[in-house]
Amino acid sequence: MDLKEQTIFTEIALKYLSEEDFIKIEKHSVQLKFKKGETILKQGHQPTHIAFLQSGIVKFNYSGSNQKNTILTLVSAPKILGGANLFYRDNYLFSFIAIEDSDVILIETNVLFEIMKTNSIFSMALFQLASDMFKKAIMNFISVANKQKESRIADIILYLSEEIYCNTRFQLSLTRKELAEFACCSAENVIMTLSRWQNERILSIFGKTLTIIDLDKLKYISNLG
Amino acid sequence: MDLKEQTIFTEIALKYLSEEDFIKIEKHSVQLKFKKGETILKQGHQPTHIAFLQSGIVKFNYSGSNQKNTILTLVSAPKILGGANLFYRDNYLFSFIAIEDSDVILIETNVLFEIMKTNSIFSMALFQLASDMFKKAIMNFISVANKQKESRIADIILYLSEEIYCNTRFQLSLTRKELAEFACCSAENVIMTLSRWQNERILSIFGKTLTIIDLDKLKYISNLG
DNA sequence: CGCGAGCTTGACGTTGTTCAACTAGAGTGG
DNA sequence: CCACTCTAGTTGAACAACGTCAAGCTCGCG
Repeated sequence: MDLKEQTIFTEIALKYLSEEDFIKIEKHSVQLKFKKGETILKQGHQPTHIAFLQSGIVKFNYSGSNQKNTILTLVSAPKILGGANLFYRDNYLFSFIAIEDSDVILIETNVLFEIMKTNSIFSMALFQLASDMFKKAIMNFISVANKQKESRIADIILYLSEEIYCNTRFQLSLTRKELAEFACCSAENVIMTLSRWQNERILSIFGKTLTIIDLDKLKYISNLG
Repeated sequence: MDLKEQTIFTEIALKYLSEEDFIKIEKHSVQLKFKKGETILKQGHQPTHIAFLQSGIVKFNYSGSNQKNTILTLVSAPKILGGANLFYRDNYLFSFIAIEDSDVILIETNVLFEIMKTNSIFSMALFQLASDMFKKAIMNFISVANKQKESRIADIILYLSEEIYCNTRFQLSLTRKELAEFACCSAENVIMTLSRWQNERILSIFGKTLTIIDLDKLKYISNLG
């Protein structure tokens, strides 16, 4: 792997790391391609690696005892995954699962830690990246805690449009069931809401292509609470 | 204020900071006492300070547009507050409100940042402390997302017992309404559940004193989901 | 062509919220 | 010392929101 050809992590690494540390990380890391649906880091495993998402989209999935999943949040590249384990030595609390083909660099945790200990600007940059995911998960928590299902589904569509796909028209790579896991409601509820919104000409769905027609109305619904 | 007489933050500071930096922080910080109900850091304000909770208990409160509150989590000393703002320059996303009389050291953010930039072991220790709160909030999110109200109320009672008061008998400093804000349900629901548990001899409440009688049953209810 | 996963729909039952009325205790002022 | 008020807590009934279930549909793929 040639780290120098990569984006985000490389950018920070090039900016703040010595040639020596850079090479050290290169030696103790591996770049992998994950297909849609593949698990990058698995809930319950030991935190041997930190993952940098170079391209693609990943869900931050918690799998409960009653085989119910919850999607805490969704992130698109460039991001750092396994942020929780930058701070804890706990086993992974969640799984990171690719929902679109993704490129990931896995770096051995202990090597990265050694370098972070000697370079605080570098570590602060990483922490800032890592905590982004926490923040997003907590914003989703607030949405779940305070809003009715319909507003929450609106929140999710808006989130996908604004922060993941950066367009009012996008290829929806989540199934209805996954949307439901994200919104913390039943799949039927998602389906009914989306169908109604199609009738009301708030959005349209052809195959996997979702187009937001009436953005203002969607925002209005989101704010209803 | 004499920083050296304090606990947690001082412990880290003494361990990792030079005499010079220690004094610098002392100059740019202030120790305050907050009474029950007082706001330590207010949602929406600029993040001018980082707070260290030396003693007391604090709720991590989000205030929604529809004047509905959510308690994301609760922490007891020693902890670092305002963790989100160790990473972001955003305004505070939440309020930190004392639910029992608390001692807090407020340190100017920019001064602390300067020192963190030059001392990575120190910053890593702080990050670890700060992210504790995130982790707890996310665990609560998972509970909210996956469980029915009754299990969640059980979770909260267990959490208070195990992590906040460290006893099966404790003085409940939260009102029923606050318990409801924590469990994300209505106050009536909390009341009914607690009443029923009293009848079933799972716990007892006299005035503000709550005693868990049947811990196993409470854990069983929590696991039902 | 047939299979299966994902999607859709409506009926039904459960969970949890809202509302309204009531009680108890704490604080206030005459 | 007694109203008065205010807040927290309590209860039950009516209602809305949401999940579950069961059946049928569609589309892509072997």
